[in-house]
Amino acid sequence: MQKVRTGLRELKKQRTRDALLRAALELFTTQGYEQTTVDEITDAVEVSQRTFFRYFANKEEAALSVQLLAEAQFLAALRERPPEESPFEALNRSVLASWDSIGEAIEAVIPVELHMRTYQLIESTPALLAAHLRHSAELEEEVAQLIAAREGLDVNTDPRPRIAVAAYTGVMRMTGRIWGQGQDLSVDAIRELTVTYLGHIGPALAGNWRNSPAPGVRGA
Amino acid sequence: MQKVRTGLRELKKQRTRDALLRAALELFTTQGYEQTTVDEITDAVEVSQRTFFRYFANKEEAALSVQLLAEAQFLAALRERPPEESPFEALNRSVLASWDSIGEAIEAVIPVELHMRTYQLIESTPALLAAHLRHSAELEEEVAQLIAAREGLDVNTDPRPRIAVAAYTGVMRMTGRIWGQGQDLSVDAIRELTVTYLGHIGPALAGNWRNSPAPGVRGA
DNA sequence: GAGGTTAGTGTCAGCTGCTGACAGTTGACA
DNA sequence: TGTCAACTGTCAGCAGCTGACACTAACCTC
Repeated sequence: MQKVRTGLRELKKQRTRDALLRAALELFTTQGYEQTTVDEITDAVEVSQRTFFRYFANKEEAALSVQLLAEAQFLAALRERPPEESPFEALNRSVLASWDSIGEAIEAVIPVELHMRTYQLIESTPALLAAHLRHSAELEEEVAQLIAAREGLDVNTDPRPRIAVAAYTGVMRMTGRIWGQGQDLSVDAIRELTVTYLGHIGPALAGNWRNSPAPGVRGA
Repeated sequence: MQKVRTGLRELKKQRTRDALLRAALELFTTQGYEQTTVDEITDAVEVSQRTFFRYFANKEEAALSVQLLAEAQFLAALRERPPEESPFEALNRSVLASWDSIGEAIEAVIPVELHMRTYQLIESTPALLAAHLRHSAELEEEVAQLIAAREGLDVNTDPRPRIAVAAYTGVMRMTGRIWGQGQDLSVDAIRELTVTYLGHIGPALAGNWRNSPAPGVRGA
């Protein structure tokens, strides 16, 4: 992420980008995404509007850029899982690992707490949620390719990797949604939810719910 | 959908809305969504731009409105499934039933062929795909509520309905994506894909792929 | 069937997101 | 030190979208 060319120019560039990002997220999370104009952001950083659009393709991208970082980290984690793990094992461990290391990866750019508030903002802002879901769909395909490769399968001839990953990421997204509706914005909260929902994916798909116990979960 | 107040006023209203919709979809599918301006649409129908925005909240809504109709039909079908069917049985039958009856439901508004082209347009246009995914997420929650009600469960205390539905709709979305990348735009094609992928959801989640046969499916 | 009411439309003015073009400035590097 | 390239600012302009208000045509009542 951070260019190491270490010129004074690169430094300043990084600074303005960070400043823009921080100002944007701060404004978004305090007064709302739609209510915040690009002019307000650039005024806060004292650059021109044109500069904003040189760093971010659009307003959305600013709101989602940290999220992208987190997704990249998840992918990286998945790539490093040992191949003898089963697909779901590898996925589970990657998800949890990326939640655990979220702090170090993000803190360099913005406070984790701001990131969590932004996450919730995304879930509650239709335009941002839409864009986020589209990114997730792209991520899904990459994950499917990875999983298929692990198992020595071809995504185009064997539908199972894509199906499994689609089901899995469906549950992950749902977890994020439920978390966003709740009160507890901490990393621990979403981590816990993740464990709960991913852990129950087996029983949920087994059917026959009426005769088996309902695993407890606190309401939204 | 159609107001039955049968005044001359309502009639004209319906006409302009249909004309706007048809013109919009025709232009979108022939020259692209982003490349089509609202002015072009309103020029084709000979109304003012302002009128367009009285019928559709935004450009997106015009592109997605028929899709919404299809989703409503799926929901209606699901509501009418007999309660003794298992969740997945009810879901499967509803999906297939709504594909079968797509013709009659849509044809009143636009040609089915145009609808299919629009569907593919949505899958291949980032902005539309994003909005579509957001709608799907809303639909997902409704479906989860329905399924939970069928089984006499509460969505907030038993995570299984939401998990199952999330996994299921994840696979459904993936099916739409794969279809959109293919050549065959027919209803039959997507129906067949749906059967294939939904049918393999069990084996896919069972794990242990390396030792079991790969169900054949033709590539994208 | 005249007259008032109301729904639907057009016009206009204006904001916001976003882009291309061009000029100015400042760091990099010989 | 001077040249080049990168980054930024300014300006002009388009497209999406909205509020306000005036106008027209369908509706309803007497």
